[in-house]
Amino acid sequence: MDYKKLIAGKLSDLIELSNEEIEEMLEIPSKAEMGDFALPCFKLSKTMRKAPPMISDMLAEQLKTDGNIQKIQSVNGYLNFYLNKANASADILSKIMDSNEQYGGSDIGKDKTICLDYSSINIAKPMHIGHLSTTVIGNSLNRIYKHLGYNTISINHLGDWGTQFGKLIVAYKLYSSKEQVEQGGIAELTRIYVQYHTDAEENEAMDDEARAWFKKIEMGDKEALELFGLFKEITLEEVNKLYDMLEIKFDSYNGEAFYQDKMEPIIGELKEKNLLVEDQGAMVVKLDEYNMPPCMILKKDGATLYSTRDIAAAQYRKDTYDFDKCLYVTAYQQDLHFKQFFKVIELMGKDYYNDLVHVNYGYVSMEEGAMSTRKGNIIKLKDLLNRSVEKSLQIVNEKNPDLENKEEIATTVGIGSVIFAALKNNRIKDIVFSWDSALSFEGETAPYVQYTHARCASVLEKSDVLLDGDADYSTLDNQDANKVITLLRDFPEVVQNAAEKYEPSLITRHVIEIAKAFNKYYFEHRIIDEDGDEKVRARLILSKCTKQVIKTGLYLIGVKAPDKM
RNA sequence: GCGUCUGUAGCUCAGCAGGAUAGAGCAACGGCCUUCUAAGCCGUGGGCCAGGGGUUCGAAUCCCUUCAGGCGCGCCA
Repeated sequence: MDYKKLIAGKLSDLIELSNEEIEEMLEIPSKAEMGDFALPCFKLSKTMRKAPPMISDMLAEQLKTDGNIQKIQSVNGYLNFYLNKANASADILSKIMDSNEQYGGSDIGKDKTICLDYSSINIAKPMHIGHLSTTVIGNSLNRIYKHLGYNTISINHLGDWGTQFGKLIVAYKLYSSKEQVEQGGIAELTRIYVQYHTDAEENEAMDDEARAWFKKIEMGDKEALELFGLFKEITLEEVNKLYDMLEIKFDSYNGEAFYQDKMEPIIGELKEKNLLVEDQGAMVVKLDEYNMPPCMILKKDGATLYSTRDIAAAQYRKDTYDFDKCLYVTAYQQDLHFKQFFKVIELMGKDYYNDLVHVNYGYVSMEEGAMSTRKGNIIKLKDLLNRSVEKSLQIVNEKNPDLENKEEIATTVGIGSVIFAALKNNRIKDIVFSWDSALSFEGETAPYVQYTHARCASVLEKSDVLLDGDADYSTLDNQDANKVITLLRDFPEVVQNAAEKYEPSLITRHVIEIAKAFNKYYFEHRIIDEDGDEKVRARLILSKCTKQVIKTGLYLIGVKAPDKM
């Protein structure tokens, strides 16, 4: 039942506006006491040549209530509509019961493909809290779009190219060995990389040697490629453990190295279209007309750059996946870079430039300032996750010591809590990391929402009344239940909105609201009671639907919902 | 300097496709477990929505401007 359409239909005889225009004007009041829908009559006063309160009074008098709309009231120029709660509740809840985990989804993405470029880690470097945003935002958007019926391609655009790999080979030869590297993993690679930088400051010849080794990688030298492959393998093996913990998977790991042979045609095309010009020895695309600095394509020495690779990658993805949209989840420091390379693609006459989207986010810093792998002032993602799980286990032991699978639940809660916190605020906000807030499990956090989910599960398990059968929804005609139902009703719209704005936090926030409303309801009303199966059933259905929507909502942000905790 | 983002309660933030009395969480203080999970619920205090101007019946929300801060502005990614 689409109530906006229903109301618009009633109003269209009385107002000289189309049904669509009226639907646009209808809004959901800020407070439940003010009804379920409202029509502000201020805009109508010009054409109707009457004061807004007079218009709303008049409309309230002329409109008739019916089975769906219980009451229509005029308040200071607002026309408030109150739905028949029992009908509306039955309608909304049965819809959720029917669609189950599909609730909130749709098929608007049918036959459409979205590429998502996120996480995109660097080879030989540990994953730290600076990688958390791109990883969890990307994963969440991936799940959201799938839920909406899109075909998605998740891409980990590996940072696996550049002189740093020449440096790493030199460092490896000087300070390490195959055994040490295999044993120590990324930590060992980091150790020798840091050592290299310390020593290279005194010894310039080392950088020359590094450049030479990188050249060898480019030329396909056997030893160089072998070592390069080893570093890559070691990194991926370790990083995949983290992705497993987070339950994140990628469809493609094509990174910078993959595009080495795909840039030449792009450069040719740029030349052909007279976009490439020489400037101070380098080759660039001028963007003065668009109030931007030039986009560099080739360095003075003829080497390619980030932009060159990104243009080639965009073209490859278009050719391979024929995407309807391609999202890049990276920090806002790269705003200009993306604006530039999107513009270059437009100038090349490729109409898909409009489907490229930079999904940017704020950056994480330490209280002491920026993070740097080389300086060692980073917090590894592994450590953050482990500490969160550890603390979570401690709390389980305190609160629920008899619980089975304590470790498993602590893992779900601990990891969920990290992801949840990273997706709670608007993407664009900067974050100053602190252990205190990272390990906070109170208030608007994952454990709070997960706890509510477990509570629903517990009630459902405890009751003998089956969900199938007649239900008396009049028992839900109270403010607390209505609040929950309204939030459940709005969930699909929230998912849709999150997709349109590339903003998972909208879902996080909504799920918090649902949990709050249900906890309030739970405290004020008994669910399992002695007032007849039909009433109990209605309340159980409410619990079941709340559980389902929380579960789906959490899933969409990449968090699991335990049945017990 | 140019561009861009941010500025809302002590702290962290929501609200910013204009709408009714600006909301949460944390922190502080005070209540609620012999009944379905107290990782919960309720209450109290706390605001020149950075400043100024404009548009509008109506502005935290849109426009202009000032201030403060972050980020970016050719051979890194």
